[in-house]
Amino acid sequence: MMMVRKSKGLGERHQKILDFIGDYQREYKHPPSIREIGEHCGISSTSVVNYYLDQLEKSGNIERDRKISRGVRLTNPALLGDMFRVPMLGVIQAGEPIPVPSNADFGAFTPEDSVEVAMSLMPPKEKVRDLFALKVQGDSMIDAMVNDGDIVILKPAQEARNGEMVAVWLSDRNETTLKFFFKEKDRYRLQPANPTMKPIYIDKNEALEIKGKVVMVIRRVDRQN
Amino acid sequence: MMMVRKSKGLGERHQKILDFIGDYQREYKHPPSIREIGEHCGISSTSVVNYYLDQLEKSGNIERDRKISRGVRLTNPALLGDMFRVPMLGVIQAGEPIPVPSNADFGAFTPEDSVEVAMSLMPPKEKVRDLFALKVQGDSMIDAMVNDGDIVILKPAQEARNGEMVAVWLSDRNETTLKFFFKEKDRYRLQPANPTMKPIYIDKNEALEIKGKVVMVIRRVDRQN
DNA sequence: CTTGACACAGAACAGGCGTTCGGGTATCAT
DNA sequence: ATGATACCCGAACGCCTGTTCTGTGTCAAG
Repeated sequence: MMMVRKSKGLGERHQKILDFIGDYQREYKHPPSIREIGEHCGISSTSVVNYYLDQLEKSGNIERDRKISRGVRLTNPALLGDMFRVPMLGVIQAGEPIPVPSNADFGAFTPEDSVEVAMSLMPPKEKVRDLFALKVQGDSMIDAMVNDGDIVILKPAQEARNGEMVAVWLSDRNETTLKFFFKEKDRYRLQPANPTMKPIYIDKNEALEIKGKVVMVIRRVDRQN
Repeated sequence: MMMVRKSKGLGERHQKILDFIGDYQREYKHPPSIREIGEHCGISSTSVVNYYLDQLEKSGNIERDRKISRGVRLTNPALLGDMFRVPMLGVIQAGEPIPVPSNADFGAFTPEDSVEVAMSLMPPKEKVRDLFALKVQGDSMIDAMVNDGDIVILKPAQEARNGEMVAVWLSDRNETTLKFFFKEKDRYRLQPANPTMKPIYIDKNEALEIKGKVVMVIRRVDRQN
């Protein structure tokens, strides 16, 4: 019989168990039992499951409440429940183009570099998978009612419909900006969210690259104390 | 022995059990057992707990996975997991005082009138219990970088320290406003979040009622499509 | 007063479930 | 070869837990 040895890190079975615990918890709202883990991961003995759980606990991937039924939980906070995690790819500021998500960014990103958002705050049909977040740096987005330190959640997009708020890169001006997008006869109108401010107009032969649509803005007002 | 009868709705014990399940789940990340519920709710017999759980299941407050350990969960979506629900008490706008939370507002509020926020977005020590949310109506908060339709999450407060963002009611001016609060020699300085705008000064003998501290602002940009 | 729903206690039963122990089999360095 | 190490099995022990059954006291309706 072949067995793959992994001297370091998580083996295939570790990962399978981790995934199963998450899936199970998401579905049944309570953790699986050792025997259930065994069944669904192709492990016939409870002692082997226990063996792996011990390792996962030592490596910090799970926590266990010993002696009590279904006392396993993922330490890695949440993909659980009704929230999802959006990767924080970097900063957005007027003078620089925004980071654009690549495939490598998804799947593996640390909890520290991400934002958790409740499902209930999202539009129902939104594809959660490829959303990404950027932290606003500087005061250059104030005309979009977005402050220094705010978190902007975006959906990747190259096009937009009228009235949608987009992140655009104006290469002629070397500028990133957040504006409401309107396509007019021979130009684009970029309308600030602040109703007291006037729109800017971009001629159609000028370069205008839409990078994404703004889905949500989050401002945490707790930086002092 | 006295016993309170409730012909309709949830009795005191039902509520206690419901609360306990929520608290327990939040703390241990898995549901309590029947015996644990009994101990913490002053019920000595498991059959009585089961008796109440049956009722709570029939009334739709919980779901049960029969025959398996710790198979109870609140149907009422979430106070579970790593998020919490903040009651939406009303609107905030310049011309009117803000709704202030009363005890009656907490405990029972519908999912529709509430906002769910991930724990990870909150300051660690924040008391989640008495936070409340208001929907911004109109463009009167633009100097606080808060837009029409934004959701403001507040913590009740009568006082504030310098640099905190507060919701204040200026009864002399008949005005509600969101500003950064600074106490100066003989006056209060209320600083707009928008750095391009100038502060307003309130004399100390003028009426200034702090209603709450702003903890978070959420803007959903998904209203069209 | 009887009856029956209701709220509760206690005990007992049967599985569920975590734990532990003795025993296997590969792979690999010594 | 030999031990060390990692991986795995099955069984048994014993507490954990949900379920169920019997019984008790209260209270309101008939």
